[in-house]
Amino acid sequence: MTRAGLDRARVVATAAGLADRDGAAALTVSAVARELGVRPPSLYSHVAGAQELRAAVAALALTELADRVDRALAGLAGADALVALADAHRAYAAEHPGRFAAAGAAGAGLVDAELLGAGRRHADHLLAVLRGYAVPAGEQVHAARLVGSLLRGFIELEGGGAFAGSSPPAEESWVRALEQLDAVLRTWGSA
Amino acid sequence: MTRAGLDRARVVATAAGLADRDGAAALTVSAVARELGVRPPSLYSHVAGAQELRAAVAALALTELADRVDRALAGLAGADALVALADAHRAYAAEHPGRFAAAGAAGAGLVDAELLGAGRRHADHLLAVLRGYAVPAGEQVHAARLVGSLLRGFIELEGGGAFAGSSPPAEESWVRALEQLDAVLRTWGSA
DNA sequence: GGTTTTGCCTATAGGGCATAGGCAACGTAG
DNA sequence: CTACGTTGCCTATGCCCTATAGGCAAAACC
Repeated sequence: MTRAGLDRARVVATAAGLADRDGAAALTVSAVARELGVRPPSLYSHVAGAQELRAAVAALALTELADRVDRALAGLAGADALVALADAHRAYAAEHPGRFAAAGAAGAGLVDAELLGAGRRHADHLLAVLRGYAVPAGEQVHAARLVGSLLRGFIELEGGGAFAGSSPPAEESWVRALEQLDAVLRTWGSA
Repeated sequence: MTRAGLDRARVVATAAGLADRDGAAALTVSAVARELGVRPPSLYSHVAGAQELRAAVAALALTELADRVDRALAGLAGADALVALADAHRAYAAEHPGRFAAAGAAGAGLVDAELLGAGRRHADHLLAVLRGYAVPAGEQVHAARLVGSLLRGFIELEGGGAFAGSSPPAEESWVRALEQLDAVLRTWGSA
């Protein structure tokens, strides 16, 4: 029997692909093993278990997304940066629903160093965008939480099909939401 | 052997309590059976299966929450109504995290008549609150989606512990977010 | 080329989901 | 009040997923 040549990166990448294709709920050790043409116990030398596998996919997703946001924000400020950040998140969620769902559920399980690092990058991105607005220092955390909440809520609702049947397409609501968000940030503090 | 006296309502109520106590992930047919002092197969005459059980808990949660919002909104309009609606959601999520999580995940599984009815009530509540603002008719759907997204995102992030360690308490951010949301709705259209 | 390391295997145990079929506790009718 | 029919919870069973233990052979190293 020739070896399959597994390693942690390959296992996690396969898991991420499986989550995107079949849904985050289908992300199991057994399914990944099937996908790789290998028996389930073989994966336990590369990944500690189901929980760690999910955390690894979450970390991968957050890292990939942070990379995208890095590129998207380059050279932009103000409303342009806000829209770039937001669109990067929404596009990633649309392309990789399973990864994104895993990332969203992170924190509920294991929190390793990679996950924490990626989380920090995301927080930094948010604060960088806010720097393009005149939000008072003491209010920045509140503003960041507001932006994060809105993006997460909208993307999850859209992904869950909550806006699916309704008449005005979700895209339009997204543009409006970002316009309003921009207005909020522009006037924050000078109320 | 004396009978346990089960029925669908008791099963679903037990399931809801279990979800709140041990987390939505712990909501299994077996766990509910244990809780009721009964063997797992006994539940299948009252509930079709695990998926239907989760959907039933989601429907229960959405109905309970809609009842609360009904009471909270009575006699209020404008910012008062907005805050009442928002606080009712946040308080319910804090008191019943498992139920709330099940409600949020609904739509991913079965969608029965009860679930649809409860969903409609929630949409009506949102539109009722917007009626207290001068949002143009064509923009109401967008405004409703924005409000819904923000509430859901904030409550989920808070419940997931995203704001846990940070210095300004989540409560403060919540108040700020609702103030900004009120400002958005007041000026919507007259931009 | 022999030895050590490594990687994937089989075997096994436990738990959850779900269906099939049995038996006893209840409601009802004579 | 007894006999019957119905209903409710049971045991038995099979499948899938998780996880651990221990074996065997393919690489890697000297």
